Amino acid sequence: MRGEPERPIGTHTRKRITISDVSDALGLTKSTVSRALNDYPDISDSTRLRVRRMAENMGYRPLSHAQAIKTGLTKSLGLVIQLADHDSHRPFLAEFLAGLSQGASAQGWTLTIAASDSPAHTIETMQTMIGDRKVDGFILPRAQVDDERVAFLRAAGVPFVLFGRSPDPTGCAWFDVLGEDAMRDAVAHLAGLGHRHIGFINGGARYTYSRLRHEGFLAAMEGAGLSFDASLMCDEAVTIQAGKDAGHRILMAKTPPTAIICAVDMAALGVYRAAADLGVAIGTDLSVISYDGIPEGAYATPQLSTFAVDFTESGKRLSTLLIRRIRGEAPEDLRETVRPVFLNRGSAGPPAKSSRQLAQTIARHTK
Amino acid sequence: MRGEPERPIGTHTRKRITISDVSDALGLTKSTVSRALNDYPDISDSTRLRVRRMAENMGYRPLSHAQAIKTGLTKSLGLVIQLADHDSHRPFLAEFLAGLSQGASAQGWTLTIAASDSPAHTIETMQTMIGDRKVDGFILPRAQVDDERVAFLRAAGVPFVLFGRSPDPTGCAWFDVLGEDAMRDAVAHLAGLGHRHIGFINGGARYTYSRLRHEGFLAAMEGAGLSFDASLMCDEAVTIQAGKDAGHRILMAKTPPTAIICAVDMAALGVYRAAADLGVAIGTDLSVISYDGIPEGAYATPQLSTFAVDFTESGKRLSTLLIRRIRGEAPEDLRETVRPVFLNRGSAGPPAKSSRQLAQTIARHTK
DNA sequence: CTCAGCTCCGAAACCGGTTTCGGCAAGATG
DNA sequence: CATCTTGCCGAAACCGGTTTCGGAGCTGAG
Repeated sequence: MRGEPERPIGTHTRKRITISDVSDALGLTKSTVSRALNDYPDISDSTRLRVRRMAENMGYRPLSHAQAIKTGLTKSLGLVIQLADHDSHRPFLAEFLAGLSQGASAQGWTLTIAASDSPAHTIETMQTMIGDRKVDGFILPRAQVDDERVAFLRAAGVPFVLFGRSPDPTGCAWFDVLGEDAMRDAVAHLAGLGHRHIGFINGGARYTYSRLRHEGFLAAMEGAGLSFDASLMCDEAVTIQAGKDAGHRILMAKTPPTAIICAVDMAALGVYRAAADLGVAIGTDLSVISYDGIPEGAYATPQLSTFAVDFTESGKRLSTLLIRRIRGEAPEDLRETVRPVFLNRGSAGPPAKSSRQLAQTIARHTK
Repeated sequence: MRGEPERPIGTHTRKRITISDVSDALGLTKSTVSRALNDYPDISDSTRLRVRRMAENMGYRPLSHAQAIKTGLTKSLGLVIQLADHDSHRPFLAEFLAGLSQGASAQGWTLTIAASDSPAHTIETMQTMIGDRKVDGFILPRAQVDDERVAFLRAAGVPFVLFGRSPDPTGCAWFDVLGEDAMRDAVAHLAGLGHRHIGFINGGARYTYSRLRHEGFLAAMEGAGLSFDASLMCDEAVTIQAGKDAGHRILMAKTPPTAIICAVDMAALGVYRAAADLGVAIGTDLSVISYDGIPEGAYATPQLSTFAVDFTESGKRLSTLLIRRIRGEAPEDLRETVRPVFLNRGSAGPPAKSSRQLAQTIARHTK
């Protein structure tokens, strides 16, 4: 028989040590201890050190919600995941969250998340989260060209950091991977292998990455002296199905490309299927280079050559930036970018057939 | 030029209305208002109503961290995602999180998450989260047979709810989907179609679902009067690769099964590949029924017949249960289960070949 | 009419921190 | 040597709630 008094669950046995416990042990007042721990200038170094040591020894940890009541800061980062655009970001979600959480907890912050099923709901959710002081700022994944979230947070004066860049950088801090560099390198790589006709399958136009990758592609094509054929380009392909459709259409062009660059891995996997349907061998008949580095790419045959994004690292950087933003640093000083890493695997090689030969192969196969 | 005083970011313009604002407006004291809102019995109904209305009108929302300081409750649910077992649960993560967040926010609670890379790190993370009062309890996904998390939280007296069941139910609340029923129904379905030789590919033995599904399978086989062949069973298949290997081994048996039941969709997709390698047609030569309902199953050809789990709903139920647990209800009263839904698609049909014919097909194809 | 009992609310302490203000003592200045 | 700083810390208010305690006013029994 348990003789414990029926206390509400969650009331723990070991009593917390409070700031008063520390101050009593030192013969100081709690105000002094507080200022010492918070690096106020009017505390002598010797006292500061003494307090630090004692707090450490006693295992004192300030209660964040007790500080929040006065400071207004919860030490918590907010993330609202939008279910609508799931297909595109789902594969990385776990790594991304892990990165965010690592970056946050490294500084004693936490990650509070919510989900929404529409843009309007996202705004609403952010509003109550910030209204209830559940979070001090937001991470905004998937930066969009015309981003309601940015408009809202900017107007409300709430700190945020974008994953991706923004056409109107006012007040925006961000972290991003240079997709345009990837597209550029992809073109250069393919041109170096001897490809002259290169197709391009882009992602959703409402995301800012889309325009950037497009520009990167075009610039590199021009730089390599290659002509650009509008019939070899498609948009809005972020799923396997959409990639398959796009691949199909592009391969059925009069002069099909010997290589296709995809802005998104998922689309590339769709191109694999379209190629299979048309009797086109990936890596020889048709080279494919893409972007994201999803794990499924390694399981495809041939393995997908792609520019990999480190989502864990991205998450870590983002939460670090957001914390700095919340602490008052200017958004202009909080913009970081990084280059993706090219995984040169099996899906890109020298063209085995000319464009004309490829067209014949396809024609034979579809008749 | 903006004339705004440089105030620390995140300090918002609109001032909050506090409990004192409400009490002043009513000519009451804040203690009365507090008790009225918290349903104390010593407040008259008329006053309670008056307070309720006024609070509503003024848009008063208590600050959860201000209450936390006295009540000890943060109104936040904790979730630690383990990166180790990613392959199995990653596809559902977004839906699961959405469900959790919905269930929590419906009651004004939030969801705080962290990631860990090892079981030890998980415990450690939970310890600091609860130690810093960041959360009031935990959701434990992927219940294991010998679950360190359960042992820890039980000892610490911290509320938790399992996703999955536990061999030692002491102090455990849970929500689970009845995988054993699914396996049972799968066997009955296949037996009804005329299958006599049925293989079984199970998931990770350290998870509690594994034993349950195994038992369900065996019971149904016995119930249908079908003999059980140990060479047609495999364990520990939770990835496509492992499923492929298992499928390969089972199909190479002397008397290959005309149907295979998989405890996990990923394994079933692996079986698809093994079958393709061996010249076996899914849905006719070999029927496959599996479990989870991952979206990829709908893209496979033929579409995977599977028992689908509603992860959004599961998450919602879990957070609701955890909140009730935190509020003091007994774990015994907080155990819910639900049946999965069978998606009868294209991967299971009457056997087109006998086991012997199938063996010959395979032999021809591998010589 | 008196007094016990009940209903209902105000007063004040409290939770665990932060922050403002003021004052004492030591050192610098004239 | 008197005065002005300066460095450093204590006292107390404060943040936005919750909870305990006590007492005023009304009711009903004796």
